[in-house]
Amino acid sequence: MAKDERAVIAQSEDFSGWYNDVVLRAQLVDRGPVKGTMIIRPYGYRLWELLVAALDQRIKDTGHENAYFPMFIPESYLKREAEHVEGFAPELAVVTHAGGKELEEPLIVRPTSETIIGESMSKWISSHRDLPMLLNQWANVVRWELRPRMFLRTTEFLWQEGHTAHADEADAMRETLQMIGVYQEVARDLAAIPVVVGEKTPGERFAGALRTFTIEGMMRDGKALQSGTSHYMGTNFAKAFDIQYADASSGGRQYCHTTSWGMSTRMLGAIIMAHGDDKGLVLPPRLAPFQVVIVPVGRGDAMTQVMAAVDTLAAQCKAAGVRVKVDDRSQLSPGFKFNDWEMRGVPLRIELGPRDLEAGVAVMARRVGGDKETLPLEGLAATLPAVLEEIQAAMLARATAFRDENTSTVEDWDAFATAVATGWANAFHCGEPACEDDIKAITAATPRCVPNDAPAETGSCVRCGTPSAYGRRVLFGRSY
RNA sequence: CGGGGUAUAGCGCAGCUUGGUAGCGCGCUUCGUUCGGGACGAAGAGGUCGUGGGUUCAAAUCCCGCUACCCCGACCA
Repeated sequence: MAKDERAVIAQSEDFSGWYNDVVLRAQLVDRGPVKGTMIIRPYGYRLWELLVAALDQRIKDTGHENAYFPMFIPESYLKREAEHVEGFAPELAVVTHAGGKELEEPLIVRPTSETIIGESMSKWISSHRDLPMLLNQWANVVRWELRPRMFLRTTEFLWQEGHTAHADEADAMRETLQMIGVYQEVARDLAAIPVVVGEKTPGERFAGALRTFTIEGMMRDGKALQSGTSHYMGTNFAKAFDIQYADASSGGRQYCHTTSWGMSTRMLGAIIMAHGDDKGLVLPPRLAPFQVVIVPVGRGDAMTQVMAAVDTLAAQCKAAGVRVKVDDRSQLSPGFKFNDWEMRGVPLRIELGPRDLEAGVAVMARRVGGDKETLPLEGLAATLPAVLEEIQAAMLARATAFRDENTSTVEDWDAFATAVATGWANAFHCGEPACEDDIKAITAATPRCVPNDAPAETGSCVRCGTPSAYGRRVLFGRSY
């Protein structure tokens, strides 16, 4: 990398510029051939796989089963739920020709799968004994957004989408809240992002949902990123797709209450932007493709012994359950490798050279915080899991402190405007869409959610002064 | 769709004002010296200057059209 290019990262005041530079140069992705698409490189995909493995396990632990539904959805399916099609129509990719001729009915490349899964559910559900039906699918979806952004809003993205059907509202709402809770835990425990859980205001709801819950993470520039959502659909989709069951007591046919919930590759964008610094990525150890990188140092005859020691150490790391990478690229200098792995966010680096070997030590450097430490080589590998866990905890603590420092509870408009210029504000709001638009036009801030854990309070709207609509404060912030 | 940019080697750019047949850095190849914070020297390879037309003896450069991409909005996981 050219020195002048390095300066771009180091001196970048514009977070957007930093983000794209780092995401591309850290070998996570390349740009795809179609605008807004991305090619995920092996290093980036390892990160995704670790997130997938953990999330998939939690989805299974909560009683869901994986299934797979078609990518192509008949246009007529989407049209059955009025709000749903209205919400998605502008961003649909439509297949009109196939097999060398024009299709009788256009096919939609799925933007989400409520409709095609609803169609199956209507066939699979007939009795209360079939409920709840708890499905999940890992898939790619396509939304032709106007302004794509690497990881955050790509034209095509990977996600899991859960779709469930329940006998009544209470059970469906329990499910909706349970799954947003799972997302909160994944964000907190794996990604080290202390997200705020809450309900979207009507204007920000999913198309076709009665209630939408979200997790909102704060990025390093103070903006919010919606990182997962869970929706309660009521009987909207059940009515559109005739998902009914025979009631236990009366035997009469009742409409199911359905939910859907999803977390996507956007979560990787959240990790990058919530923890990154001017040197590049900072990855939480639990999700880092490589938790430890070992850089051999030195040259000549001494390298035979150094490499032998490095291989031994690497084997010990693996035995200790640590994901380790030996950087044995011969044509690169140690200094280059140090910077390279720092840009890629590896939590721990171990340097090992002839000097160390003679003294029976190794040099360990943390990606964030602390100077280099010289530690005894003997037994070093066994101590690493604890160090990595310590780093994981420190990252969550740092992100939590950052979020709290940049979140204010405000009573008046001036304080509100000041707060959302750099972070978040908890404020009363009237709930009127026109007032939301007004606030957005002036400050660029939007209601992120009504936090679930906000205490019950009433007051007057921070903008227009009319009584608050939600019985508690609303979280506002600028967002991606 | 509105506002602002850009298009020249794999990547990042200069050259254009004032036309003369293309250059720099990184990367790549070879050799040698290096290697504990982004190594150095020497020698190489690599470009129909986004595209279509026009002016001219001559166009990367001047004129007209087109296209693509990037950034800021609107849309959005």
